[in-house]
Amino acid sequence: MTRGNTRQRIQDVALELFAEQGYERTSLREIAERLEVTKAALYYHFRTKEDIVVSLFKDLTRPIDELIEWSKQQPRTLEIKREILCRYQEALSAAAPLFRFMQENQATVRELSIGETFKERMIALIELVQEPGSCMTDRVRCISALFTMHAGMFFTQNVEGDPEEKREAILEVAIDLVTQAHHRSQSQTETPWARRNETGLTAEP
Amino acid sequence: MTRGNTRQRIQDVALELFAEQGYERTSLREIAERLEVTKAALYYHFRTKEDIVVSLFKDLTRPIDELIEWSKQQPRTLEIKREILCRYQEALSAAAPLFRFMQENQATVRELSIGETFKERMIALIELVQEPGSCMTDRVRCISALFTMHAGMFFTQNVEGDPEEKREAILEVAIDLVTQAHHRSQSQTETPWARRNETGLTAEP
Amino acid sequence: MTRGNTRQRIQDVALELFAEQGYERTSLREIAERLEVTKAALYYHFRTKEDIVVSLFKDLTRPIDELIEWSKQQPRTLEIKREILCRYQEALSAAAPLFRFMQENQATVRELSIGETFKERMIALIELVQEPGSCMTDRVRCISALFTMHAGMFFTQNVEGDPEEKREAILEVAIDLVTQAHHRSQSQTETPWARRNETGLTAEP
Amino acid sequence: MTRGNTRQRIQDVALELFAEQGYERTSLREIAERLEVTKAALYYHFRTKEDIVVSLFKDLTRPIDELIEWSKQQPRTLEIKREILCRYQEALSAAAPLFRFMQENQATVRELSIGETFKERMIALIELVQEPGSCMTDRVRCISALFTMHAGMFFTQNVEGDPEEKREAILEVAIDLVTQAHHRSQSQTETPWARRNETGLTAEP
DNA sequence: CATGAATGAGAATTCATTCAT
DNA sequence: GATGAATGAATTCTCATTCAT
Repeated sequence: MTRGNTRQRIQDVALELFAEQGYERTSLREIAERLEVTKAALYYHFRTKEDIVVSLFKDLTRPIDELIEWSKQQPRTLEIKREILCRYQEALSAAAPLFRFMQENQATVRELSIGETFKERMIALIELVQEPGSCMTDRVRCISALFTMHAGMFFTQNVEGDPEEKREAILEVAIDLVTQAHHRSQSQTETPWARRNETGLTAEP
Repeated sequence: MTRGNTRQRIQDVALELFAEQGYERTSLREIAERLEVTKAALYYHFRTKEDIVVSLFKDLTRPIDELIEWSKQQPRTLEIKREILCRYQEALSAAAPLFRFMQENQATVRELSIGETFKERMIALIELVQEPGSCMTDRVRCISALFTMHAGMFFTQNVEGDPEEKREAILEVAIDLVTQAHHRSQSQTETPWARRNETGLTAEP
Repeated sequence: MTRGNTRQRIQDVALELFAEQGYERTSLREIAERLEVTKAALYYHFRTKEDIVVSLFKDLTRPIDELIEWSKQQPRTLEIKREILCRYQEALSAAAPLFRFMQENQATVRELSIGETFKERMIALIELVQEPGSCMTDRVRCISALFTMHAGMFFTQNVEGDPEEKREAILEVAIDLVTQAHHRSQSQTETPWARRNETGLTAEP
Repeated sequence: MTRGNTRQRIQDVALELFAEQGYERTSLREIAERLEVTKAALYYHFRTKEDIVVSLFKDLTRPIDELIEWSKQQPRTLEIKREILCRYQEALSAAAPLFRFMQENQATVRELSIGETFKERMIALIELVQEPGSCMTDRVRCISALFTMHAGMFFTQNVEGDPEEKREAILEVAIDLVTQAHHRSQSQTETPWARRNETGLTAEP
């Protein structure tokens, strides 16, 4: 009758509700009702409630894993870093509801056998846009760049303006941050005496 | 024995558990057990579970409200913006567990009659460090500055290094971001021709 | 591949699991999984879960029915009684898992439309090794003889020693019990004056 | 209102229903309904369904533990063995419904974190009425003696006759069995040549 | 012969909450 | 101030069973 797409439909509705109300506030009854199936049907497709989240996570997280994998293969040039940020943004918006969910249900997700996995990914990415051995400030800059993109989810919903314009602005700021960190570290290594000079942003003429 | 401070103790333990496990995953039974009182005792001090959170929120959020109030009184100079960020960081670390809780339970908090309140505060602060009418990129920079501080909670726990050093680095990066936005807007208004020149980060040799 | 013997395989696996975990604790899903077929396949071969048990019962209980039938044809001599016990033991060990199941799931079996049937069989057998009108003690002896054999199932698994040796010992004790009952009843009938004298076991020097 | 006896009432009703229908076939709803309380009330008094059984078990099993303890202190004379059997019978009938339950739900009980405990107790008792190093047949006799008493539960319900008379008959048979084992072992040790002679039961004039 | 998909009924358990004492 | 006892409503999950294909 409904043909093999039920599993997919469960995932869709579940994600929608999880993102909207949170994981614990969303009951399987609710999901089932919205799908006009019985609770038991959900259990035909997923072993537990947690399993639904895990499946969502796996399905939608793949792009990021691929990005990490790809990045590891690349040289750590500024060009590549830019590309990483750009692709990360794409991955985030492709899976926007999931990431919104992940962000807004961290406490829950942390106990959900995928939490660590997500944090690990973030740390992996941070390290990939960061020069090894760079100073604390630059490490913060890189973290900040990634969080800026996450902030985008919030930003996109709560601040007025053209979405596309916002997207570009977010990317620009993130790239700025990583660029600064990149240059400072480069100069730090190659020409330490130039350091003060490069700090740039705070010391403007 | 424990005399009169029970209300306080409930708040402490509740916050601890809420921050650790999340709001919904923490039951009143758990709180009561850890305090070695009965659930009913909690109801002597708080009308509902939600009430506990609301009370925490009110107690610990005051500094931020005061900060907002104070900021509104001040001229929008760079100096003041710096001060705002600095004070915001202090407020955040003073109430670290609460903010960790707020951040990790957004989905829950959103339905909790205080959620909007929190978002509103964020938006108020963003506007206070932002020049009115500034371009999208600069708005993002300000948002990013605030989120950088939030990222600090994550950062503080998951990245190695001296806490004080981290704190300073975070503040530095946030100030950087706001400073950039500040200068660009100034120049944009006063000397539009200087704009390109000021962009700094994107204009690499 | 497995061709036609599926019904048999279901019975085997079901009995195995029922004996191991009990009837209610064993779900059809479990049986199906162990067989690597679907639950629905079970329903092709058996109308209900209960049906599986009933079929097992019927298949494996026949020897006992035959034994009862045969016994009824025989004269009630001591020789025959010995034979009955011996054959009963054989029947029990041939169907050991079933009887283990019956013994360990009596509460369940009782509601299963076969329970009474089993009890009836026991009573029938007891009567066949017992002299009609014998005294209470001798009736107990006969009951005890049969239960001794049942105890064998327990004994076999929880006490060390050579299985064959155990089997013989069990049979010996059972025969002893029935023999005593047999003789006492004989003498009771024929030479009542000898009774006290025969009590034997309780009369210590 | 109902005063502190609710816990007791739950145990009573639960045992009644467990003994009647079996553990798994008895739902907490049923117990609660019969008591005219809510299911949740049961959970106020017991942490789980299993806990109810465990509590029953503990409350009612104590006499047997005490019997075992006492027996260990005594010399292994025939007198003492008689006493053990006699007391065991008393313990059994005092806790008749529980033992009926244990016997009829062995498969269930086995997974219930008390199963082994029960078996261990049986084995302990068997060893206490048995001469160390006695032959297989005599070991069976002792096992049989204990099982005879268990059979009593069955016997009492399915065979006609005065209960008190039955009780005595059961005890007599059990004592007979242990007595035989006792004597045989004694003579075996002291006067091996007398062995045949002592077997008694099989060698009748 | 067998499966994939689904259901309806019911299970155990948990939770926030109440209230007489 | 606090407790012991209880409730009502919900939740996750499991199970035997069905049926079109």
